[in-house]
This record gives sequence, structure tokens and C-alpha cells, in this order.
Amino acid sequence: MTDSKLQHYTDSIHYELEQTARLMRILTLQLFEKLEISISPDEYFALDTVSINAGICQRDLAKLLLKDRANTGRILNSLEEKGFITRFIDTKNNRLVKKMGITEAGLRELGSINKKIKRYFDGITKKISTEEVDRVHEALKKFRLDLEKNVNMNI
Amino acid sequence: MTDSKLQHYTDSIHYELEQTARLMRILTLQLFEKLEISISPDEYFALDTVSINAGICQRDLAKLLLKDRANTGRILNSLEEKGFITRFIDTKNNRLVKKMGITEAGLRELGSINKKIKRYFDGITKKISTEEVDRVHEALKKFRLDLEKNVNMNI
DNA sequence: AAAAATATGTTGCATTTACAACAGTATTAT
DNA sequence: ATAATACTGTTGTAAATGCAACATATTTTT
Repeated sequence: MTDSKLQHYTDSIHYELEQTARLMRILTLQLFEKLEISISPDEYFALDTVSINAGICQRDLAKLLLKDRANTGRILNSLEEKGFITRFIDTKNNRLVKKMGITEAGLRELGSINKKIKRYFDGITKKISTEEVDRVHEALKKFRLDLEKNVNMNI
Repeated sequence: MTDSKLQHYTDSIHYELEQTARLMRILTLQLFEKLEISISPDEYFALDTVSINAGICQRDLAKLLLKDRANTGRILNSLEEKGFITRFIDTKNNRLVKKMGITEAGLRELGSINKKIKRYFDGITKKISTEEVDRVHEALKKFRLDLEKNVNMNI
């Protein structure tokens, strides 16, 4: 199973990661549509991250989302238009930056979405062996933290 | 760690999957550019899959790639233009389909790419704990196979 | 002090992607 | 038999994405 025996892409961990993530993305998208959630999964992810990191600036948020500054800004435009976040000019290291925070409406929306999707994902992960899910989750986290050291992010 | 304790998206397995896969994708893209590989990672994945499933038709390939028929066709157009695959009309269940196979040039290219990237990925996964990689890999595979049962793919 | 490099956010563009509609054929239902 | 449905691949289109370029402002270098 180690890479030294790798002969085909489908035998690699890259394949498993890519395909599993793709499946999960499709599943999540279908769920958001079915539950008629007003924002996209990406916007939900950004909103949740802002709620945890109050006062973060756009570039730092982009680093957390692993998206470039351009698209991070566009997602924030959408969330701001919907009234779920507020943005304000501030300074960071003597530089002007756009910081942000979640609004009351944003918090309500976030809670509402969490409540909605929790029920469905619980249903799905119950069908899947729970201890397997936890194993994958923990192993993935360690792996991701190691990966971050090897990827050159220029955001 | 189970979903019942989920409070934030960043605590979920969805987040870990999405972000880890995103990092891996960026890493792979950077590697393909650095090694001046003539096809994209997606084309490489398709080429490898065709090499394993000789005579597969486009729709069945799309199901393996988890891409829609339109984009699968476009990727195959590119691979065909480069001379790495050949396509031919055949029948499957009495229906006309476009089947395909890898060419000699395609096999050479595939082997060349495998050789090139193997060295680099071995280097990276050596920095990361190897047994961790294998653990993630195995756990992911089981998880993906379970996930497939729960996602409604209409390809 | 002047020039170069860095930090931050936005805009534009070319590529990728997903999705729907279409064309053609075969199967199934009525 | 005729209509309706399903299968397969392509085309068109709107949205998402990544990347480079730009505008400002600050820090660092010379």
C-alpha cells in the first residue's frame, strides 16, 4: 500500500482523497438544495469561519479557506449583501485592511443551517460505520496538517 | 468527535476532506508544472483509468471519474488530439457508443509521468509519517465506498 | 531620500465546471 | 403500432475558479 508499490493513480492516496472529497461535495450540494438553504456550501463555510475568527481580515480568511483573495472577496460580498456579515476598515501591522464580523442575522442563519444539516448528516453517518468515520476524520486531520507544510500557498 | 457533538463546520469530517483534498490538488498542480508534464492532472487521471479499463465507453468512464458526460468528452477530445487515446464506435447493449483505448504514445506518456511524479511524491510522503499515510488511505477507501451508496449520481 | 519590495484588496480574463437542452437510437409501455 | 421512456454523446450557457494585473499604502533596501 505504500507509494513504492504504486503503479496506478487509482491506487494512490491522491485518488482516494480527490474522489471521496468529490463525492462529499456532491452530497453536500444535494443536501443544501433539498433543504432549501439560502447560501452555498462555500458561503456557509466562510460564514462559519468568520463566526469563529471575529475581526479577521480578508487575506487571513482566504488562507483559512484555501481560496485566493479574489474569490474570498466575492464570497464576502455575497454574505454582506445578504446581511450575514459586516465589514469595516481597520489596520493590521499599520496597514489598512478590511476586517469583518458575523451579524445577528448571520448567527441565526448559521444556527439554522447547522440544525438542518445535522439531522441529515447524522442519518448518513449512521448508515456508515461510525467508528470508521471517526478514524478517517482523525487520520485526515494529521495528514492535512503535515500536507500544509509541503504546499506553497501564495495567497 | 462524532457528529452529535458537531458545533462548527471546521470540526466536521467534511471540512477535513475538503481542505485536505484541496491541498493535495494544489500540491499536484504545482508538481505537474514543475516537472513540465504535458497534460493536466485530470487528463492524467483519465488516461490512467482508460489504461486500466480498455474498451470502456464514455459514460462508464464518466462514472469512474465522477465527472459529467460533457466534461468527460472534452477531456477525451484533448487526449485524443494529443494522440494518447483512440476512440472508435461500437455497441453496448445494442446501443452505439464511443469506446476508447490507450495508444502506444499514451502508454509511454503514462509511464513517463508515473516515473516522474513517483520520485517527488515519495519524497513528500517520506517527510510525512508513512504509516499515517497508509492508515488514511485505507480508511478513506472504505469511507468512499460507503459514501457512494448514499450519493445520487445522475451521469 | 529615492527606489525596490511587500501587503492588501479589487478588477478583468481565460479556463473549468455543472447543468440543461438537443439529436439520434433503442427499449418499454399502452 | 404508437407513444413514452431510457441511453449515449454533443453543444450551449451561466457560474465558479485561478491567475495575472492593477491601485494604494507601507516597509525595507540602497
